Amino acid sequence: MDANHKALLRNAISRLVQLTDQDWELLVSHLTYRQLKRGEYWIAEGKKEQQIGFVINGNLRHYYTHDGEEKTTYFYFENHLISSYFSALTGQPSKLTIEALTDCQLIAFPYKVLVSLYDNSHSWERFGRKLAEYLALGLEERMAGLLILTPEERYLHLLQENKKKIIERIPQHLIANYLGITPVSLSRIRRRVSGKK
Amino acid sequence: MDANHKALLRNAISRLVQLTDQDWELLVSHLTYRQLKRGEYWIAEGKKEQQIGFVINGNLRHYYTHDGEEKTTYFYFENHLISSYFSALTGQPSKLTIEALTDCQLIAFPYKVLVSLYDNSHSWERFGRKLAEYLALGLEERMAGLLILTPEERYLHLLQENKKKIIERIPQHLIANYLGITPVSLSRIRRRVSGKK
DNA sequence: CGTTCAGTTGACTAAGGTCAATTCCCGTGG
DNA sequence: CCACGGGAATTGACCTTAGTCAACTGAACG
Repeated sequence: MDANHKALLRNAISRLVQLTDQDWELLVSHLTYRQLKRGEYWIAEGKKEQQIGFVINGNLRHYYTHDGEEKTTYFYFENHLISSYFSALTGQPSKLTIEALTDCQLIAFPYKVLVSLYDNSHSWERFGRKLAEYLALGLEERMAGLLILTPEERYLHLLQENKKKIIERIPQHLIANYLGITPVSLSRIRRRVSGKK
Repeated sequence: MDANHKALLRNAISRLVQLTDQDWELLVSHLTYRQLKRGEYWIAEGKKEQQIGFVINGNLRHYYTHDGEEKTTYFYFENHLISSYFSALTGQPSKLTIEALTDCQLIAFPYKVLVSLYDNSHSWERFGRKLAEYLALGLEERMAGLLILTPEERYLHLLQENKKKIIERIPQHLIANYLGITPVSLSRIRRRVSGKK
């Protein structure tokens, strides 16, 4: 395990909670280095493997499959944690798939290690709370966007400064999927908002 | 404060975490009894009042206002906690309104009391984690439903056993709003699925 | 150069939105 | 007991926007 990679993870965690060196040591021996080739899965639908991943670089998408159609709910970039959170929390098989869109480097650790950290340390328990709160805020925003905004408005939101990463780094047909529309419709929306005849 | 009401709250909390009597006492002195008349707000858009409520009886809706249109994201019934969670976590003014659909009885306590409990007790910190995890699971499900399912499929989901409460206790035009469609469209969907000409 | 795949465009369909009229339900007051 | 009023739900006519299917374009890569 590259020390720089570990430092990236520790730094990301410290944005949520201050860990003592002692707290950090509880986790560090369980970390493993992983690589995914483009197109490989971090977790596939129906599986129960409950590893948490931390993205060092690369990007991934998180999607559900329904009636043979894939519906993308999230994209992940470097410095983010990934997991089938629903599956880890409930112990049920994953209903979603996390797929590498590019080659990825990750750090992994088992969800059950995180649970044991919750038991052993108030600081880690706090990390768990902050992580779940962070997720809930993100989900609330995504949910409200789907309910309140039209597909066109959702597309315009992606153009705003803080969201540019998706527009810049994700192919358009996957952006359409994320917006809940077909690539054909996104193409028309783009023409509409560009003002061109 | 009615002892039965307090027992309801303690029981609801104990579904997430086991509290000692000592932990419970940290909260109990901060509890206040509240009533809302039908149509009154627990929290209104733009406000920052950060009280957590626990519904003893009655029901409420949780909605955003966008371009003068109200969009309902949730309904709450007895034995649930209500708050503008986003506002409490971020300290920003609430973007949503929680309105009593019927007369309601509630128990209230300030969000900042909960934060102090997090600091003082690992058990309360765990409660905070479990609460956020519970919320995240609910939000994930609602978000995925909006992305994956058609309005008609979403309506059919509400007819399933565990969701019946909404169909039985909420007027149809608000159900339509919750589904993201107009009352007119819901009426047509109902006719379609009933098979009647 | 072909092959391939993403993106665009056109023609047509399907489903929800809008507006307006009508019916249904229910409570209240004569 | 009945008539009336008001809000909820339904229905009809028409509009708007996304979906579908298919053809075409363009850039990337061998």
